[in-house]
Amino acid sequence: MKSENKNFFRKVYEVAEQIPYGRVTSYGAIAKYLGAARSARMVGWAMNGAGSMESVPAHRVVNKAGLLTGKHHFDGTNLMQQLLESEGIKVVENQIQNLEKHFWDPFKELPLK
DNA sequence: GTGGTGACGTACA
DNA sequence: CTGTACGCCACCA
Repeated sequence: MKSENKNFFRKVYEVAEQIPYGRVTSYGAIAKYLGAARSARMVGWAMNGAGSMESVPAHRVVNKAGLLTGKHHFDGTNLMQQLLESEGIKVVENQIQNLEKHFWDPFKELPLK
């Protein structure tokens, strides 16, 4: 089987893995970095598989509004929020506070291709 | 092969 | 600000 088959997912995982501690990013940002700016949904799907990958902190990936849209997919109900708060990120009503301060832009932190 | 759905984003009324 | 609509493309039935 060819791993390249999951090239898209692989890339998403790679970026997600590189998210520093205490930082978060958005699906759109990753999607754009991968060249699929209009396919942010696919990033979310990729994260779906990431749920089984410890190396992929899906809880650090939120939507552009800083909303924990994916918390529904996590184990518990507030697991995602707890993980973020555990990293020093304030989360209220499933929304990240000071998002700009915690936002991690792959374009800025990762080498462009 | 077709259709419905989705952890999104943007646009428009 | 809220609600509605569309696009985008991979996955599933």
